[in-house]
Amino acid sequence: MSAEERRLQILSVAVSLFSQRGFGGTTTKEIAQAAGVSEAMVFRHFANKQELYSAILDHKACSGDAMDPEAMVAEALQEKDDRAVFERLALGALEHHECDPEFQRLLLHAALEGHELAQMFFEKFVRRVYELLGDYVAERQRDGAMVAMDPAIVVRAFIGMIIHHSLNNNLWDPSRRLLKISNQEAAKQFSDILLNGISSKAA
Amino acid sequence: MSAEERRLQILSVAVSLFSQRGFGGTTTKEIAQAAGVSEAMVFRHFANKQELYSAILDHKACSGDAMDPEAMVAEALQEKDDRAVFERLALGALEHHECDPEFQRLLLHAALEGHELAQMFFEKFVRRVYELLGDYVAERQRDGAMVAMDPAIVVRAFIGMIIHHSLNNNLWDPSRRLLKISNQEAAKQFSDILLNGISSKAA
DNA sequence: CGGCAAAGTAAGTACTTACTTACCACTGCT
DNA sequence: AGCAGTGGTAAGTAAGTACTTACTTTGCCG
Repeated sequence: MSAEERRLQILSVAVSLFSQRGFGGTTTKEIAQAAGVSEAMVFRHFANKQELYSAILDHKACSGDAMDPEAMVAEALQEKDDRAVFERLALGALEHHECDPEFQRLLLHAALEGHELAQMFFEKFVRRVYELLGDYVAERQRDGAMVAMDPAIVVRAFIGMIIHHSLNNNLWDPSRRLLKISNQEAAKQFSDILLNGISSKAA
Repeated sequence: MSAEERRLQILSVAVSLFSQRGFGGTTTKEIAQAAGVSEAMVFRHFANKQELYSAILDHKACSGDAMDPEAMVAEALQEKDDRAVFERLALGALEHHECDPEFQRLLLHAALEGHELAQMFFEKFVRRVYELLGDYVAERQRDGAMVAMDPAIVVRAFIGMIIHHSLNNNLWDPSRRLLKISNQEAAKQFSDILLNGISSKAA
């Protein structure tokens, strides 16, 4: 096995272990065993445990499989198709979290442990979504299509519904006992509630 | 210092440490030092680290300072005052999380680590809120005051806004750079969005 | 083939961890 | 005074922990 292959393999089993048990709860020995190599190999490829952890968060947050909200809704934004903007964003996030539940766990662990990369992710990704959506909402308010209120509140309410739903699905209630619903349906319903909630027609 | 006092003191410093660093990230030595006693004292009062952790979750989840959503909105439920029901619930939760941010962190750590008490809390507390609010929403739908849709979705959307807002305030964005807003204001705005969003007048 | 770098390991090291043991010091009671 | 019980500790122990070193295997190329 080539060095690069092994590096990626170790990274991938470490992702799974760290996401399950967190940084402090995972030992380098376990990682090595899960990868089927000796512990020394882990340290040949990563200077220390911290670096392995950082490499993971880095890989997860910056690699190609990260979602790009701007591209996802660019068209809908231009056409001012409110329903499409919110529904696509919601569906994109829900699908992403469903395909890669480890990411959410990893990010939560990192945030709780105060890892700088969690803050960085928030800064770079979440902030961008707030700006993107917030600007759009502000624009639609000026158009008279949405009632006047701090756009950040609207964004928080919407993101809240989605993130919390994902968190329920893959942390609190994975067996979906409280609410069993497809991502499509969820995206539609959440968007419905929000859009009705802030539509100027309702006021 | 009496045994009971010491026990509670150790418990209280352990709460703070566990909520900051999680179970695996906190050592019994640190706990002892923070409490100003020798490590042996920790083990005189708690059989082992696990038991200390469980005692904390137990204490937090079951002690008097836990919020009682039923009592909080009983009056509003009877009067079918939708705004009061949602706003009081929201404000109650937001205030509770603000006064005791350790609890949310502790609970998240527990959930991520798969501790049974996290599941128990979810089962006993969250489920009750879903039933309480869900039943109310169903009733108001039958009254024709709210549009027909799965009440669980409405509840999830609402809880999502609130929990996610709390999570932002005391985990992701404690300096409130994305959104700075009082709990009263937040409770009001979130309730506004939701109630407008599901009101039959808007449909 | 032979040589040799890269991939891999066994067996450490120094330190930390959860948890224990054996022993003190104070208090109140008779 | 003497004694018992309670709150407390210093100094362990055995099993991890992250990380290293010194060594062996493997595949590849002239």
